[in-house]
Amino acid sequence: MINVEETLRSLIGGALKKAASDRGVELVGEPVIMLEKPRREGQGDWASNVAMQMAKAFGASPREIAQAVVDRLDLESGYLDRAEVAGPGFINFFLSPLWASEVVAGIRRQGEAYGRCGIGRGRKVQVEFVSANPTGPLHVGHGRGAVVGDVTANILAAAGWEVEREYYINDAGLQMTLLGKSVQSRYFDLLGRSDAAPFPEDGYKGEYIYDLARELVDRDGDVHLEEPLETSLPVFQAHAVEAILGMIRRDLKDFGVCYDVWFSEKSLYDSGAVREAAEFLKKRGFAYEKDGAVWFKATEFDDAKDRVLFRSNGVATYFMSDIAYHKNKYDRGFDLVIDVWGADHHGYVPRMTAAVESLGRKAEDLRVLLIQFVNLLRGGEQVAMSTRSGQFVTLRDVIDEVGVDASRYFFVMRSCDSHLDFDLALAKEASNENPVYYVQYAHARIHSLFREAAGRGVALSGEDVDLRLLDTAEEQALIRKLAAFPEEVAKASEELAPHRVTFYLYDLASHFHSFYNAHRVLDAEPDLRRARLVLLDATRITLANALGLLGVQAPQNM
RNA sequence: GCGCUCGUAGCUCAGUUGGAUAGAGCAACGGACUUCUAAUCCGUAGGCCGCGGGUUCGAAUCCUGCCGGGCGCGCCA
Repeated sequence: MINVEETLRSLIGGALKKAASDRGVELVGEPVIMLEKPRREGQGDWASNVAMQMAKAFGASPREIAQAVVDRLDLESGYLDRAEVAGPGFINFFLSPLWASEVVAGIRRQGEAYGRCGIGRGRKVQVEFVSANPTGPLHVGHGRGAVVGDVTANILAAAGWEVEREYYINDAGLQMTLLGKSVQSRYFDLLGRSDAAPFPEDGYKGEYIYDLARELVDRDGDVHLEEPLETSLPVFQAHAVEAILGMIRRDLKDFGVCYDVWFSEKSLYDSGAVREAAEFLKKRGFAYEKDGAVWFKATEFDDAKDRVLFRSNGVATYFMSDIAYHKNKYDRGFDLVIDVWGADHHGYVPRMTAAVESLGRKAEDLRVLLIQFVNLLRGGEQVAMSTRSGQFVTLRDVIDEVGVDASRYFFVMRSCDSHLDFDLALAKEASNENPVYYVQYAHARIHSLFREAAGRGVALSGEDVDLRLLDTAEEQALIRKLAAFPEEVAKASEELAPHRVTFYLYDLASHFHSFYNAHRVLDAEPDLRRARLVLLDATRITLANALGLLGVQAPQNM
């Protein structure tokens, strides 16, 4: 399919140079030609402000230069209908019906591949997301991170990156001990010996801890009652981590999220990677000892203060293992590493970036997506959540109540750095306030129409169809929206902005519904009918591909 | 106190390398099915883009000072 932007750029560049030489103006270097999509109707399909930027070099008014460029445009290709000067000196370009028919035909040729592009150039990117401690079930906030990470990965893959998804398991450190002790205490409690193993301060109080203890009672009976607490602790801890991790995997899988790698923090210690990373930093002069602790020279980079790597008691900090982890990531050959974190960790970004630079990578080789909190509502009322008491709405609850499609859509609907109001009642209602159904309905409607067409013996064919018959305002607007999909994917991948896809989808569905209400398809004249069926097929493909990026079903009927 | 972040229509939000008259959805109001799915469409109304300065041909966008919300600031994770 033709690349409109490239074609336009070279057309404009040629005309601009001609205009310059005609006026005896010397251009310094290649002019950078900016193209954008005008927002308003009547301002063409593309616009360029090149005349305004050239005002100084030409010593002429922007409008004058714009006109000179327009007069020298080569319209031979046939894709460009006309160009006109507008406003303070914009040049508006109007694409031709020939271009529009090429778009539609191209989409059907590409099918599932439509929307993909090559800007990733096969580079390797890792997206690490969720990575919740295996100390309890995933809650709503994790759900948002899960979908944002998963959809971002989908988008990057569509943009030509080689993508790996990874879950980092924090299975080392104090929290694990605390988890084990919590289960241990509940175990003793269940067997009527709560006095022997008091519940730890700041222990995990959720009901699921009792469930885990009960499983051990069923499995091992009361044998652990007689053992010293230190002896049985690893048993409780191992069972808890294994069981909880299993639950997390199931929840994510049922949510449509699949990982390539589950990476254990503990393995970094076992393999000596933590020690090696520390040595690496010392050798490069980024680590030093003070007050009995080992410090990282974060201030060498762009962080406010130096950070502790090893406490004076010799124990590594979480930050230290994180450095080892990121070193491991880059050693695995990733060109770009993306971390998806909760927004409450934003203070951690400068030091992690500093660490990445100390490893010899550029700051841009790490991108952190900070996910703001989810405000859970039900029918406009805030749902009370308290981590302390162990009472919170789990991701599983949300999936069970709302369903996967609506949940996923709602979780990526907003930009990451915006708080998200998630109304459970709204998300599961087939309400007109619910954008998921609006978009899915568009897809189902097209399939319904195809079924009706088949029933009437009308075949969908790409042969001998004159797509230039699609000349109504609604058809042209729909085609332009279809044509924008690949660049939308490209932008979403560059900005790491998965929410863009939901906005695009809604817009596309809206253009389809408008067309559908304004025009008849099956009752049209045979030539027009064939053209419209082809247009709807292209729409169906684009809707399905975009929904696919979100991991949301594209139903054939509703 | 320092730092990050957000502040756009009544509500929820788009608007990212500075561009033309700031856009959607919902809510409100008024219309459209004997028809391929009305889970739809069409129209009306709704705005000191938090406030004040600055940068320039041009600012919701960049800089700066305030105001307000959220979050962070440990040899915790």
